[in-house]
Amino acid sequence: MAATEIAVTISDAEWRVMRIVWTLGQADSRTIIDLLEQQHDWKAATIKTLIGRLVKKGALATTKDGRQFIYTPNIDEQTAMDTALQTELDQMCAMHRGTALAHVLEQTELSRNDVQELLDVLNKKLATAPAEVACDCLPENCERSCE
Amino acid sequence: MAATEIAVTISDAEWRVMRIVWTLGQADSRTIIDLLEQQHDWKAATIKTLIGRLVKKGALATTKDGRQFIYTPNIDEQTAMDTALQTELDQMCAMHRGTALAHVLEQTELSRNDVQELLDVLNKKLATAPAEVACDCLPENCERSCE
DNA sequence: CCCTTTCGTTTACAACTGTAATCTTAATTT
DNA sequence: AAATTAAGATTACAGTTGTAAACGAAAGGG
Repeated sequence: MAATEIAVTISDAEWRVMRIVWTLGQADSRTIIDLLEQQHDWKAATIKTLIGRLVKKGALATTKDGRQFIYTPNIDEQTAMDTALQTELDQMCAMHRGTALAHVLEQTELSRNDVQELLDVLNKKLATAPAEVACDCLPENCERSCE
Repeated sequence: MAATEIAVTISDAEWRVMRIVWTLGQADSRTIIDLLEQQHDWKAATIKTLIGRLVKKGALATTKDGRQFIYTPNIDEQTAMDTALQTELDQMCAMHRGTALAHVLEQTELSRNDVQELLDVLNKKLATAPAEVACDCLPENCERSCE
């Protein structure tokens, strides 16, 4: 029954809300609003809108608690992150993805464990890595290639 | 004078157009339309709109060639890729970025050179990598932490 | 010189986003 | 009980995006 965690699309502003709820595990609107008002120049009404949209999209679940709601994540944070990143990368030229990832890795702060995790993945790939990955920007039959 | 390559935002559909032009180096609308019609279910009019928007945004430059235009990229492909990926990653929890990158690396086809390039970056980072990267989803003063 | 094709521009239109005010209703306070 | 506050729902509104038709001008074919 694979949790109906179909591809919910979360907008940039909505990500901010999700991050709060993911981090706290659950939260009522007051908490979410208080925290976000500290991070952004958003009015309470704006945050309420975002929460509402996330509920409608199915990214947040609600549990009635007396007069108000408790919001909980309905989708997994790591999964959402992986998917968003993968989707972004997949729309770019296959030939340059590796370099893009290298550049991003370089700019990203990583813990020793992260680095180790990444090294492991790469070492495992080394064995079967192809000599090169072709550009996939043009239609199949087109023999043009990128430089 | 650093090419006025300020942050142009390219939408998903527009990326498809840019990829064609990046790959060919330059192209007239006929070429772009022909190639994209093979990859997508887009009408010529749709592609024209996308080209028009990219020109207006400054992502494509035009050179008059008789009656029509020759379009050339006004922004660098690799830079655009790096930036888009970085921007996406930066809006996610710092603590989980490493894992997200590992998952994406795993799914991405990489050439031997790519893998090597990535290994180099990581090995260089290993020395100074912190024991851990803290979650940055909550406001500063908030001592809550993710698990 | 007309007809047709082609190219770029203008207009269209709904969905999604960022940003927020207002309204309803229930709860809290005096 | 009356007044105030808080929570969620409704409405707003402009800009971006996906998707495309229509239009005007120029070029090419007869």
